Amino acid sequence: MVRKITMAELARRAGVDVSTVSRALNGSPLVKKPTKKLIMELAKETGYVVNATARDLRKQTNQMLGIVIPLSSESDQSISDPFFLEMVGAVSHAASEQGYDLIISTPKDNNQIAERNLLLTGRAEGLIVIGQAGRTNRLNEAGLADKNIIVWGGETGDHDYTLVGSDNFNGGRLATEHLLSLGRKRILFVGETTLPEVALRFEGFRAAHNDRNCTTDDALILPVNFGGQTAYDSLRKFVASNKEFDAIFAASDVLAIACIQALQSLGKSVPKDISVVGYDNVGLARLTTPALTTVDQNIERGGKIMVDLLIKKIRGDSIQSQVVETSLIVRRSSIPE
Amino acid sequence: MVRKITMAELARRAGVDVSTVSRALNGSPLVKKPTKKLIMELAKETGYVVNATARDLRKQTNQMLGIVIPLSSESDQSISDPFFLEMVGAVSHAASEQGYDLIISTPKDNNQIAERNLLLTGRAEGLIVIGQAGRTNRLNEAGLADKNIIVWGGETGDHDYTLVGSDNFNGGRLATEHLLSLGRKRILFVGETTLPEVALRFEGFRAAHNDRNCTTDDALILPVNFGGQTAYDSLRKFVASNKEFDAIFAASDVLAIACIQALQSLGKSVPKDISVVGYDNVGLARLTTPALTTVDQNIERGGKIMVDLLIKKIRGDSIQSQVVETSLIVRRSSIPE
DNA sequence: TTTGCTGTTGCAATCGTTTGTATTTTATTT
DNA sequence: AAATAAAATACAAACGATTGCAACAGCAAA
Repeated sequence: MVRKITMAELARRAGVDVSTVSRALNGSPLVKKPTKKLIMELAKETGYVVNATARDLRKQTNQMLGIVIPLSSESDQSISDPFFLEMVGAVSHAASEQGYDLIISTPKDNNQIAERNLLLTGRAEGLIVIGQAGRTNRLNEAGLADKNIIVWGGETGDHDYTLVGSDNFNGGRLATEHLLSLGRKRILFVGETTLPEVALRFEGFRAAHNDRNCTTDDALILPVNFGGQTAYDSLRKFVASNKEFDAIFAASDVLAIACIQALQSLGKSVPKDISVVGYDNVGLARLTTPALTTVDQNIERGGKIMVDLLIKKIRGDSIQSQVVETSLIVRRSSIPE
Repeated sequence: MVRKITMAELARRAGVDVSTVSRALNGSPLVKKPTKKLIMELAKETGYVVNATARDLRKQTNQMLGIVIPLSSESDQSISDPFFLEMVGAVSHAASEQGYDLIISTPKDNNQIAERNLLLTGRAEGLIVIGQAGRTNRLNEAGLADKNIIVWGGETGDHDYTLVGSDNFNGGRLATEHLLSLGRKRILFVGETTLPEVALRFEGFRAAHNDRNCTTDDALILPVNFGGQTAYDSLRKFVASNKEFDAIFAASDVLAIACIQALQSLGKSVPKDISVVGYDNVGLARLTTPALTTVDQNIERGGKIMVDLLIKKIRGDSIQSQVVETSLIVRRSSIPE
């Protein structure tokens, strides 16, 4: 490997001090025009590029954000869940628009390490954490809550960190209302209600029933984590148990799609026999057959909000938790004709 | 913000020199047990964490890889294409297994800048570039080809960089053979044959025809870029033109799914009327209705190969371009009963 | 010619580590 | 107890930039 050229080398060649080179390269008005030009040319000629590490050390800053996706084994959700990936894409977009680069970290259950590493070592100036992954107090305990961190997730009431998330309660309510208004009576809730976000969606589910003086049946809860395969198997088993239901509200699109698959595999028609509504509105929801009715988490917007908030925080402004509006996207999977 | 504690501060409190602190924290055998213990405790107590930037500068290394996804406007492919996102996930996984963090960069058409920034400034020790995005010689021109770079893409013959990619020719051949063996006669090729990867798949497509002494019909090419919506519209228009065909081989899963949608919207049945085969085997291919027959790019494996190669290169070993085997995943979308 | 500007440049400290070498302390041997 | 070896620690120089301040040039005014 060719030894990389440094500023000192450039200075030597130009016959000036490194400070002059530095100023020239940074467009300082302190440098005379011809000198500046000479240095610029020399830099281009030699292919000089500033050493980011050195600059960062001196300036005590680096335009870096971190995103960590803690995949707890309990949620069984994987990095390949389109929701995560789309969120990474959205955050990446937003960050690059603000001139920040993004470090992505996907630890596997070894709790705080990733957050600590990225943030405290100063590799990133701020951190975005996607999902509480069932360990709500992890950040509190790590003493990281007051740092430059934004968490995407569901409101739990007992956190110290800044939280951004969709309006899970309202989302659940909208979806359920939709199904009830379609004349569906017995709606199966598919999702792990111990996870904060899912719990809120479930509350919205109940609220919608109450609004219409409908009752919910505790037998109509299928507690599955975020893994698609588990949902598929569980639902088939559930159907075999002959409990009656005419609609499904699933806590994620992946879950919903798995449910549709399971139903179709048993000869049931969606949406004729059973209406299905999902949650997230990932890109592929539009592409399933039938296209999936779902609650839009507005991933692109959520990512942007998180990045903007985080950068504000980094700059020293005070910021507040924020809720991203959700809306129902009605497609074919719920409409029985 | 609380001033961050430094090694010097720690040394002061422990009453030793910073060099001793450094060695203690790094587990050097040069420091006495009790001293080490004292320093460790002090570090834990004060929440000290090493400053990564300083360490990187001194050690002339940082455990960082970069991944850049150049989204040329011509390909109309976006970061939200599940293939890209899954690749990011796979690379992230592989990198973290090797103790590397990953910087993700998604420039929008401003060519070399991202590569230069990441690699030459030393922010990343190596770079993975996903897709040549139609600008095959970009890297060659940027004089980056001999650097620590791995490109994911299709073999073009005239590149200087290390290339990893699926066996596009064989993939195209496999898919086509499958359709022909099913008795399909007029297969529509959907994809932009000017892109290197697609061109190779198309060659495989022709080769399979030749193998069976079938002819290909140039009218049966639908040149669409990677955008799903365009494919949907184009195919509907194509069908309206009444050219006869009984199968589709699409250059990506997103394209294939869009085609299925378009066909269904026109009342055609997949796979009864028309067999469809995709390319990529993204996660959602299994979840469509009917499930998608597709060529497996083996994304997880490809990502791992790239990371492993790249790290070898960084270590100074010499490496070579590599082809990832492809295989056909047969699902329902192609089998007419 | 001297004084005083203004505009350029150089000097040197600094950011927070790591690491080769010198120096001190402790243990071992005679 | 003195000499010597071994173990533990301190010193100081890097790494490659940025930046406050001092120094020096050239030029105009006195």
